[in-house]
Amino acid sequence: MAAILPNGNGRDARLLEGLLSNLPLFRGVQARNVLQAAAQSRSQRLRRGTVLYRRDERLPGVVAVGYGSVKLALRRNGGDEKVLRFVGPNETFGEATVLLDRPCPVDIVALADTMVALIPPHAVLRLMAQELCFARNVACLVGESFLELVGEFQSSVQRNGVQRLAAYLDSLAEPNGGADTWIVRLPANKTTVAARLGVTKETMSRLLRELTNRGLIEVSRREIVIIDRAQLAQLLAG
Amino acid sequence: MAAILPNGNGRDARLLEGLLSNLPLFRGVQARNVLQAAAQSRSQRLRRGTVLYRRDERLPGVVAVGYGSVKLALRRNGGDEKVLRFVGPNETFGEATVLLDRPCPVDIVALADTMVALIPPHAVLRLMAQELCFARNVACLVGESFLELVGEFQSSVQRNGVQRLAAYLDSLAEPNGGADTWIVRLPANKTTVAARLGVTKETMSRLLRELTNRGLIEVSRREIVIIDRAQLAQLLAG
DNA sequence: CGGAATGTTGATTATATTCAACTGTTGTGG
DNA sequence: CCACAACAGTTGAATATAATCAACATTCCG
Repeated sequence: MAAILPNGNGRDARLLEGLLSNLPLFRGVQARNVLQAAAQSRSQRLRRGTVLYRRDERLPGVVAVGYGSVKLALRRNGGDEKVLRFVGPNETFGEATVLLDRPCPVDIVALADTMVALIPPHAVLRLMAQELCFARNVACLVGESFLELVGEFQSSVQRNGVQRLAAYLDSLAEPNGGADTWIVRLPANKTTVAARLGVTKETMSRLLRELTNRGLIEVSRREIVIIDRAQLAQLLAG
Repeated sequence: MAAILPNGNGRDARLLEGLLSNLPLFRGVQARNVLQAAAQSRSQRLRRGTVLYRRDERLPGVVAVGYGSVKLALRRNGGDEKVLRFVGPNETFGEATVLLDRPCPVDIVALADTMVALIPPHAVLRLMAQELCFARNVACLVGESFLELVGEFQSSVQRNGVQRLAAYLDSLAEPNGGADTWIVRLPANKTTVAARLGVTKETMSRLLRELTNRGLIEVSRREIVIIDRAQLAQLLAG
């Protein structure tokens, strides 16, 4: 088994079973049904920069990320884009489009060398008709995406660029070993993170510089040290 | 039965059964389960302008509109708002927040004298655990809301004010008896429609005037006649 | 009729985009 | 390992879009 085809497609049973059984999508689902879904799925390896699907195409099923990451992005006029979501390991997307048999509303691009599993529509729909638990999982995951997006709307509507950046950095902050500071490792390059925040790379650069000048953060490449987290959070209130 | 309480609350069985059984949410669901859900629900009458719920409150269940309409809106800074959705007769909202037991992310306000049914969380969750068809309906409805919202993001990101207005008018256009034109009846006053389009009332006024000056539409109160629909649609492409 | 809500219009301003030039970084093939 | 091309990021100046402020007009209702 474990055949790795030239284009990176495969049906490695172990790999697929391992990946699927760890997904929130399959939490609580009977093992034999997970195995069956895995048997109907296939894996795909993608190089950084690969366009998986374009807007208006049909997804070949629900997509689960094994390792690496992808971005889901809306096209703006002029090659510009707005990133809706980064999808990392053990996350899935495409539940809603598969369920409703709709075209994909976003472009999907690998941000790093990435492995995904493709769970075909018939497998998803069959399982939904078989197991309440799975149907419920689908509903919950779609519901979470929905509420997440409402939150995005909220912040795009009531916060300006600095505030969105501050909120974003705050949400990614992790303890910085020993020091009295926090650290953020951006999940993509600055241009892409800018698109995630809904600004251009130029604006992003200026916003980072502004926070740096105010002494709130220090930037080096993709690493950002939060020097004064309290004051950063303060930006959101005032 | 049919007791109408002073505050407009009630448990009119007929009314609730009639309303619930017509909802997409209950399509295909066994009649006895619909009746049971109706028996656990209550109706509520609201005067125009009533605030049903505010952001961060818990919804008392899934809300179904019987007659009238409500708006779901995000608060901006300074009393301003962004309307995410108008909800009219036989439509529901709140599935995601009930399913995930999350606070309501929007303010909900009656736009006219309105009757709603409230289907409490335990009724919804019980039914989801009982009937696959219902669970599937919930997933589909949440999925539709989600894709709808992605579409909103798309248009807010890649279209300017005029284009959003043009697309909106186009989406509401109905044949104008006899004449070679189309007619739109706005679902709310202009200030509220402006908030739905993500602009201020001042900008909305200017946009309407612009389209009027170009001879594409004629506005009188809430009624808008589309004189040149082709050219209106043209705005979206160019 | 009269007051409140809604809508219009003009002037000014804030926010971020666009354009353009330049610098720094990365990864690849010779 | 270096050279170099492609990509990523920075900076400044000019610009676009719609928001905000302020004053006024209109419509809606009780």
